[in-house]
Formats: sequence, structure tokens, C-alpha cells
Amino acid sequence: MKIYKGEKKRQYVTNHSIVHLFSFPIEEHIEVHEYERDEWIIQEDRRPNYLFYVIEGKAKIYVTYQNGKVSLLNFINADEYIGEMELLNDVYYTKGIQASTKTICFAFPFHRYRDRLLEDAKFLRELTKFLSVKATNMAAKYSQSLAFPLENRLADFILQTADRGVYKEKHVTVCDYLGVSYRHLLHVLTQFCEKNYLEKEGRNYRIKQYDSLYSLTEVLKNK
Amino acid sequence: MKIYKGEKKRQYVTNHSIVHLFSFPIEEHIEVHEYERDEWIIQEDRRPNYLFYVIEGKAKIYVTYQNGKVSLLNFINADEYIGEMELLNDVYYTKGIQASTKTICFAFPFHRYRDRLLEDAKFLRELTKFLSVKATNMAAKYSQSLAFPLENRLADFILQTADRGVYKEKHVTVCDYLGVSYRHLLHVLTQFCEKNYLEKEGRNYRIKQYDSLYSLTEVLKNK
DNA sequence: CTCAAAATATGAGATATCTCATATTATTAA
DNA sequence: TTAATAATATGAGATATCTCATATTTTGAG
Repeated sequence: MKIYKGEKKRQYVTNHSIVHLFSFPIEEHIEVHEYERDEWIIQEDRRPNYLFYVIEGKAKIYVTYQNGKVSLLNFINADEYIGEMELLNDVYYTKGIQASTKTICFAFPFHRYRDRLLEDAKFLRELTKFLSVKATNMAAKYSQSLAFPLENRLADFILQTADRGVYKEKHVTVCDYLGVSYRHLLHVLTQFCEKNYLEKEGRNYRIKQYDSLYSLTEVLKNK
Repeated sequence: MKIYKGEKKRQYVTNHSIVHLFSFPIEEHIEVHEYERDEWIIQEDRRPNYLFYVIEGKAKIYVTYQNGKVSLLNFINADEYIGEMELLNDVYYTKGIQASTKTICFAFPFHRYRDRLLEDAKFLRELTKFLSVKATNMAAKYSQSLAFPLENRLADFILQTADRGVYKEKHVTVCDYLGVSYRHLLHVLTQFCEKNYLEKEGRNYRIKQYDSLYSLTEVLKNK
């Protein structure tokens, strides 16, 4: 982890202005942190001292169970908060946050900002919306995961993450995210290839029948 | 649905004061609604015109898929909001809300309250906390449902809902909530009886081995 | 009270998904 | 470069869960 100072810091604060998110001057005690790929921004079960706002990069939220099972709860992208649960709740089991690319965040030390943030309607309004979307998405994922087999959820995930017609995600990550075993994920991918929905290209998969995959995702929609 | 007027209304507004939740006078245009058991407070896919605050009773949040599958996302209890997603988000698929007992709510018409609520830090702060808990709980349910078999989740649910050592929930509700088939729920309940964790008493189940059930729930905890 | 609808109950076969074992290939740190 | 580690890959058997069929009991509306 690096903390930017001086000119580099000033540059980020200027080029990624967030003054519109708050109704008080926010910049004085702000820090700019850089995390490298695979670095832990927050360690599981260890409360952070900052509220973070991601300005570049991508991260993952992980939770671990006593039996060693790991769940990738969600991805975090630019312009999203990290540590907001700890800002709001004194009692909270802190999830692990791992950078999946180089990630740069603004970091607001709780002790300097907490009280003012919790009084700021502009900030709270946006945070409330952010959390409402988060809760809605988790609810959708939950019910879909119980109501439909991997085939449907994987088709959805492939279409969402494919890069110009090619699916490139790492299997080890995806099986934690979709909550299935590595073995089963590979099994269903193989089925997609056998049906010619996908074609394997080295380590990646090229989408051959977009429509077939799309129709698998349609059952996920609400009535 | 009944709308209380006059003395009955005044009584509820007085006895369940919520002035502490807002920093502006809230009571002028408030309505008091009563819903009977099984009545729909909000119909799925139909945006409500009110933000509700439950003062008595209990309700369920449902979502339906195109193939007819139904998911019971969560329960709503007294002192919780309903319709907050629609208050915050213009684009949102409205879930169905059904009263599971007689339920009485304060109803705030959006057109009168929306703007003021979204400016009120006191209200927003509490709503943000409420949503953060909601998001956290959904995330926990999601990952648990994928990481553990019904046995563990059902043990947890039984201990949470048992009434003085007796489990009395309706199977049809529980299987929608835990996301398993009716058949499988009964199957696992039968196993619990065979192992003597539970004993059937007519339509209910008496807990015989609290410790065995409790140890099934322990794996659900985080590392 | 009566009847239809809802809820409970159980069996049997199908399938989605898991666990474990084992090999090969890619990536990373020393 | 080398060796350790992580990721990919595949087979085979186990099990958690589903679907469908069918019967009985309970509940609620008229």
C-alpha cells in the first residue's frame, strides 16, 4: 500500500473531484491510497479506520467460514464506497476487501469525518441509494441462486463480463462468486461448448450463440 | 385495507410517536393504514404511492419469477420501513409485500414527503443504517445458502423462530424462505425427528436436543 | 354445515451439485 | 532458471435437492 503525498496527491484530488458528494469541505484531511493487485484493502474481521471511495480499479468482497469455505460476495468498482458498513454500525463483522487490479482510493479517517458525514444529508442521500442498490442486488442474487441452476446464472455472468464476445474470467474466482464448486463450473462450461454456445480459445471462451445464452438468462427476470 | 380516521388515528399517532425519527414536523399528512392477514400491502410490480412505517404486525417480501417460482426474500417487523426502495430509486422492480398478521402502518404519501425526507439527515441516517443491515443480512443469507446444505440453515431457522421450545412455522412459507422444495424441507425435518433432535407434536415440532441443533448452526458463523 | 382450496404428508426416480483424487500447465518468488 | 504455488483440467462416485404423482387433513368462504 502506498500513500500519495504532495503533487501526486494534489493531482488525484483535483482530477477526481468529489466535492459534489458532500455539503462541507471534504478535502482537508483526505488521504489517497494505492493498493496493488491482490493486496488486501481491508482484512476480514479487522475493522478499518477509514471510509474509502474508489477512484480507480476494482476490488472483491470476501467472507470466510469456519470450515474454510470462501464466498465472493460482490465486486466493487470505481465511484463506490468501501467501509461504509463500519462507518454506520458499531457492531459488524468486517468482510475482507481485496484489490483485483491496482486500485486507488480516497481514504477518509473515521475519527475526523464520521460525525460530519453522519450529519450531511447530501452524503447520506447518495449513500442510502448506494446501499439500496446493494441490498436489492444481493436479494436478487440470493433468490436466483436458489431458484435456478448454475446454467442460467452462468449464462448471465458470461454475458455481463464478456469482453468483445470473449469470456475471460478466472474459474477460481467465478466459482467463489457463483457459489459452486470448481468442478461443477467446469462441467457446465463444457456443456456450453458441447452445445456450441461457446468455443474454447486457449484459456478463454468465445461466444458462438449469443441468443442461446441470452434465452437462458431470461428466466431470471421477474414476472 | 382500512384507513383510520379521527380519534382512532389520533390514538395511534400519539401512542406510537415517531417524531424522534425526523427533524421536521411529520404528523400533518400522515395516514394510518390497517391491513388484515394475507392482504397485500404492496402488489408486486406496482409502485406504491407511500412510504410505510410498520407500527404493529409482521409482513413478508415476495418476488415471483416468470416460471412461477416464488421467493420469500425476508420478513418485515414493527419499526421497519416498507417502500423505501421506491422512495429512493426511480427505477426499481417493486417486490410484493404481504401482511402475515394484522398489520398497522403509518403511510407517508410520496408527493407530500419525498423532497423533505430526502433532505432530512436524521431520517436518512436511520434509513441508511436500516438498509446497511438489510444488505448485510441478505449477503449472509446468500453466501450461507450456497455454502451449506439445508440441514444447517434449517437448524438456524428453527432456533430463531421457536416459541418456548416449539417450532410452529408453516412449511409452505418456510420452503419459499429457505429456497428449497416443500418435499425436501419435509425430508430434512423427518431426519431431525429420526435423530431425535425434534419430536413431532401434532402439527408442530418440539425441540428435544437444543445442543445438536445449535452445533449445526455453528458452521454458519464466520472464521 | 359443506365444499373447495390450501396445507400436510409420503414415495420414487431424476438431476444438479459436491467431494476427492490426480495430472498438467501457468505464474511467481527466490 | 528453478522450484514452489496457483490455476486449469478431467474422471468417478456420493449426496443434496428437485420433480412429479398421489392421498389425507385442515381451513375458510358462503
